[in-house]
Formats: sequence, structure tokens, C-alpha cells
Amino acid sequence: VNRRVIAHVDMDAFYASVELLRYPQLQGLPVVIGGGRRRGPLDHSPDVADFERLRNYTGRGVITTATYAARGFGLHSGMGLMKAARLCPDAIMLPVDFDEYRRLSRLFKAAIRAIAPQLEDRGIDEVYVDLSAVPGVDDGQGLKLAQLLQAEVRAATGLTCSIGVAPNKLLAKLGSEMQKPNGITLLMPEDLQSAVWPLPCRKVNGIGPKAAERLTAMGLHTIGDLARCSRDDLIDSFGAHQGAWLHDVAWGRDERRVVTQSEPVSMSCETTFERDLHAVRDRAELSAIFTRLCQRLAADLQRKSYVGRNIGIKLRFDNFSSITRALTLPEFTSDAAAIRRAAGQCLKRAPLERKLRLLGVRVGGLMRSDEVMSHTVDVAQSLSLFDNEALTGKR
DNA sequence: TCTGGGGTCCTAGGACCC
DNA sequence: TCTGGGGTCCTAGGACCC
Repeated sequence: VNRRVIAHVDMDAFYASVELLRYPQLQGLPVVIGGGRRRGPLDHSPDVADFERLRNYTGRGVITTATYAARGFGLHSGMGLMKAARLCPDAIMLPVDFDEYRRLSRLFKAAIRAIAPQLEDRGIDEVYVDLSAVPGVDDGQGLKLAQLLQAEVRAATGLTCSIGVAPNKLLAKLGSEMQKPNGITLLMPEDLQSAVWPLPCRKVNGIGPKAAERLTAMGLHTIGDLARCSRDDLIDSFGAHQGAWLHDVAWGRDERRVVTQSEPVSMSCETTFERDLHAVRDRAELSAIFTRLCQRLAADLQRKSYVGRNIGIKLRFDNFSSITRALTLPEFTSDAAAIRRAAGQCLKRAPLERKLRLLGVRVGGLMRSDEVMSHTVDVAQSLSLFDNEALTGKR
């Protein structure tokens, strides 16, 4: 049996660290990333006093990432900015700059790929890497390889990362969190009892707030507690699928492969309004936003060369409850007007008594637009070549 | 003034078909 | 006059993740 060597590489406080790279004068200060898109360009080397402070913020944003200094004040990602402002009014607030984060994301992934090509993307700031076939990985060289990965990532980006090395994804992911920032943790099966069992169940990727609460209610707090449950008891409580999975997790078992390529399933655009809007009273404003979302989504699909035929909307009401409505079109599309029409049909089936907080549009059932050739949609498109506009050469 | 935006996967029920 | 068993597609909601 070939034992695998899997690494999980997790960039440390990624967005915040990218900003500290740009503004080294903020090093060591509480800084949070979040809020609006951008708020006027800053000078190249602004004084610390020139940065926006949390105390001046009004709005509905949340913290996307907090520097380690900010975490010292109890700030963390997902926290509402208004609440964060109460905890640490002097914290510096920076708008998100996704283009820059994506640029550095590509750099760090390329640096890793150059050493270990079997890489699975897990979002902008983390990856799994299968090191099994990398030369020199045998007996005890896992640490050396992880050090090499860290060095190359830092050389390529100036950023630090934390790495877990283990026989599978589950343990590698647990490991990468254990010695943040800039840490390396090797987890072997024999470390299960000493290093993994003491951890709260919530640390496991896939056990969220709801599952953790159910486990707590059963008196199960740590992964070790879980390991003392029989497989059958867990299956009785959580169902065949999740119960068996929980049991495997507790014993450090995970056979999932590192998936080096995948296709997107859906794309979406959504926005939270600055104030809650009423479907009737704010009809014009809402309609304009709705159309803009569809246009942005269509542009995204076209830029990435995808079409889809499942069109859906998401509504969030003033009480934070959400609903979705969706329909499947007979033909694939990435056309803004077609998406807008279908999404409008969906909206008709939604209750609109309450004020709205968020509106979203989604296209699912995606297919690469260059693979759609033989499809009926192209019949429609080629037919449109013969419409009047094309024939008369207008436009 | 609590609670962003972009995703994936799972479940459950109904429609429909063989 | 009581009622199969699969399979697939679709919708809606929910849990979870980054």
C-alpha cells in the first residue's frame, strides 16, 4: 500500500497580509479589511494618520480579514464592522482589493506548482498538494519539503503561510491550523491521540456551527469524545452518510483524492442594499439593481466562457431570512437579457410583503460555451444571423 | 443601525417515464 | 376497489467553506 503524503498550505491572514505588504507602515497595528469596494486611491506611502478608522464607518459590511494585531482586540472575519468599531474604534479599515489578492494568489500557487504539480485549489488563499510523487518525500523528508514550499512562497510573494503535512487531507488541514502563522505541522497516524483527539469537533472541516451544537448537546466536545462513540451510534444519530463520516474523522481516516482540476457548477452575483428596499415602494431602484446584477453575471459568464440554463434568484428579507427561486431554461445562455427575463419570472413566484435586504442572481447547470456547439442554443444563434439587423447591416 | 459575497454539496419531495 | 420499483430531472432549503 502506497501511503500518501498530503500537504495543506494556508496563507496567513491573506488579505490583511497583502495590504501590509503594500503599507508596511501598518505593520503591528490593528487593521481590518472589509466594507465597500474602494474609497478613493491612497497615496503611495500615506502616513498612518491618513488611513480610515473603524470608528467612522457606517454601513452593513463585515470584516473579511483581520490582522493578528486586530485579532488581539477580538476582531475576526465575519464580524459586522459596526460591532468591530465598538470593540476597537481606532482600528484601521481598508477596502478589499480582489484584483491584487488574486494576483498574489496566482503567484503563490505557481510557486507551489513548480515544486509539486498535484495541486488542488481551495479558494484564493489555500491549496492541498499531493506530495507523494515528489522526489525526496520518502521517510521524514516531509518537513524539508514543507520548508521548501514556505521559502518559495515567500520568495514569490513576500507572504508567509502555514502548512500541515499528513497522510490525508483531513489531517493536513487540521495540521496547517495548529501553528499559525508561518508554522509547519507534521501529523502522522500515531499522533492522532495526542494531537487530534484533544481538539474541539468544530475544528474539523465540515463540522460547522449546527453539527457542533448537536454534538455538544450529546456531550461530545472533542474529536476524542467522537472517537469513543461507536460507528453504529453515530449512524443512528446522524444518518448513514454523516454518521459514518464522523466516525472516520475521529479515527483520522480520509481517502479523498487531491483534485487537480474541476469545472464550476454555478456563478452568481448578489448585493446587500445600503437600506432595506420595498418591492413596491422602491420598485424602480430595485429593478435597476436587478438588471445590473444580471448584466454583471452575464459579463462574468462570457469572460470565463460559460453558459448555463438554470437561472435562479435569492432574496434576503429585513429579518435576515432568505428564499430562492429557480427555473430551468430549454437552452443554455449567457445573455444578460435572457437571464434578466428568467430571473424576472422567478421573482414573480416570490413573496414580496417584507422589505428586502439582499438580491442575488445565479446561473447554474453550467457548460463551457465552446462545448455547446451541437446544442440547440446555437441553432437559435445562427438563426439570429438571418434577422433583419444582420441582413441590412445595421449596428 | 448586528450579520458580505462567492461558492459546493446534500436532502427531500414531486413530476414524469419505463 | 387499491396500488411495484427504478431512474432522472427539477426545485427549495440548508449546512458549510473561503
